[in-house]
Amino acid sequence: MTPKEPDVDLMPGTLDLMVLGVLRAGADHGYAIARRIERASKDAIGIEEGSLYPALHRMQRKKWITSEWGISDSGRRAKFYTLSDAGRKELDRRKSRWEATTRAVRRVLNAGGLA
Amino acid sequence: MTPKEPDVDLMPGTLDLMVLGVLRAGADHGYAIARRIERASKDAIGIEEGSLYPALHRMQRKKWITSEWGISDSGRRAKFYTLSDAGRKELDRRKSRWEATTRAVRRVLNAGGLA
DNA sequence: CCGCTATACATAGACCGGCAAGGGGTGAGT
DNA sequence: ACTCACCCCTTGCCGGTCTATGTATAGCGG
Repeated sequence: MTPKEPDVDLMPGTLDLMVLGVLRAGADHGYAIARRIERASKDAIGIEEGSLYPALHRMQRKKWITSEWGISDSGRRAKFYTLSDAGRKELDRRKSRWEATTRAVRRVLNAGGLA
Repeated sequence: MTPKEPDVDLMPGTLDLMVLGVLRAGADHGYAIARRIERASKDAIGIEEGSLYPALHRMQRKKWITSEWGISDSGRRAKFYTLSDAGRKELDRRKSRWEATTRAVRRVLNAGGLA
């Protein structure tokens, strides 16, 4: 039954980037964040909770996001994360960094190394 | 200020990808590979030798590249790495994978999470 | 000649992030 | 009552990257 393995090895830091990106659209809780990423990526990316929650806590420690308990759409207890100003700046930093790097990698792959 | 820190934290796997990409243009030795990547990326990416050589050895173990001693342009002893057939396939695999992932991430960043 | 720099390869250890594999608890549908 | 979907979290392992360090040789200036 198609065990389902959309798995696409992420690279460190990319998870943070996507989480911050998703949160820019509005506060949300962990589970929903994971779903949003998966849906937006058309299931090309699978989010493991064992990666997500540590990332969330890490970023909270760094003050990029804040959290508070609330009630989810389905009426359950859930911790909502909100992007802070510092987080927004970090997002911009990382995003341009990400773009610069991917552009650079693409150049390397296309140039092949020919002077 | 940005006096000078071209450093752009690489991500695991990406180094391999770029090395394989550079080698597709022809065999070369470690030091030169690093230079090519840096030049092709317009110094956006800095290659640390402490990352490069382990990566080279790793890939050789996996039969993606082969090596043999030779003499570099400057007349010094140097180990030249050549892309194998398996390496070429691996490169293709990784390249399309890389493109799929970056596309997915970009979608996430742009969609923000809006349904 | 001697020392310096650039070239060139290599290893060791710290660090850190992702992943697999667990565990808990609750609301809603059948 | 039972299962499913929701929602949170931790531990332990693995593997790659980086910093630092060590070796050695070619070519140059003094």
